[in-house]
Amino acid sequence: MAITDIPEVEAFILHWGEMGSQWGVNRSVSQIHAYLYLSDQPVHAEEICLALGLARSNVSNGLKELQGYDIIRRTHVSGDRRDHFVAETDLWEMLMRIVQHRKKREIDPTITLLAKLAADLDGRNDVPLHIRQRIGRMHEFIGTLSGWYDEVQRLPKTTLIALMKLGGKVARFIPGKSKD
Amino acid sequence: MAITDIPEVEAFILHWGEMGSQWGVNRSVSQIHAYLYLSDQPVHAEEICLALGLARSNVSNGLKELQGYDIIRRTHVSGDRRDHFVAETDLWEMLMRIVQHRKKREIDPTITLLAKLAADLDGRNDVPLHIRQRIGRMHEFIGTLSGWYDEVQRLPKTTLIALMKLGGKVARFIPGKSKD
DNA sequence: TACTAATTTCTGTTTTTACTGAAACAACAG
DNA sequence: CTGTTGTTTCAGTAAAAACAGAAATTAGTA
Repeated sequence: MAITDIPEVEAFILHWGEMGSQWGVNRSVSQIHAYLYLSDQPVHAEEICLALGLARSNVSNGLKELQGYDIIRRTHVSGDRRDHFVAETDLWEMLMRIVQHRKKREIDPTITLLAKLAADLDGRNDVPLHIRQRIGRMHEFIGTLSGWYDEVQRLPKTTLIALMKLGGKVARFIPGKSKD
Repeated sequence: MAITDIPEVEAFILHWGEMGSQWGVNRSVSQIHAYLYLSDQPVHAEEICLALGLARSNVSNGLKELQGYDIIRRTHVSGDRRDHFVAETDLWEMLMRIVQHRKKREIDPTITLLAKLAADLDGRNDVPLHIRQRIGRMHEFIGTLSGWYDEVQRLPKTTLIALMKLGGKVARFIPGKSKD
């Protein structure tokens, strides 16, 4: 019996696919990811095709993309020539890698562009001040967020989890803030 | 002279549009937002059509969606019957509202589903243990993240900015962590 | 109230993206 | 080296999303 025969598994995979597509990830890609996440044994492409009803080529491309995100990896099963795949099951690790990938792909180029625009506009009195300011502020804002993430992302996972558990209480450590 | 005649403005708007579409936001919607962000006067729909070369209906729907995100608002200009729009220019505020909106729309329903699946699977010995565990862990993980965000989001903006500036140094406040 | 301006909704078209199946390619076994 | 199995690339097709323009509706004005 395939795990996709379990209604809850099917529901999970379908929802994960929908979820992905709302965030700009191809539906098949997210479904493949969900399937691998729920598999405890290495899985080969053909099995995914069968389980999700996708074409082999589609699965091939999906697997490639997920490897690009670094949230699944290829493994070998002895006595089997086919590539097999397993998903990262540590969810914290998974999230960090996804964020890392998308930051690199989308945020970093945005910062680069904003830096260029801000530089070009600097001192350009033929351009309205408010425009120069707003592009400048956007640049600064995204740059700050990005820098913050780079730092936080380097902290040990245990520290991050501890910070997370702290929730709003971190505010206590800001000078001049009450411990509410 | 329209602001879109400024090459840097044009570049900003186009990039913002691309950016949006990579995150599941309609390109026109993001472009409209970018245009409003760079405008310091309230703007009416027709002006947007002209500036961005979009159909009136498209702009109408885009404006509706941006209002749903609560990052633009309608205003009235005396002596003009048309609706005018202005964007939130506080970027921190803007970000929080976007996150809030998407969390409500996508994350919260996911948690609801995961809770249901986890409950259904609880004690179901006909379902492999690792599947029950992984769905359970996903539920817990997203729930924790979500709860963390709910708390942090309530902190005053100044506190958030201060925390952000602290960067990786927040780790100092975690018991048992060195201040690296 | 009747008229006009402004906005939204609806329907069909265009564009984009996703997907399939076949062909090309690569890896391996005998 | 040659046949076989597995994977990727590619070109065409299908599906989905975005968009435009017209029609319908709403809101404001005289």
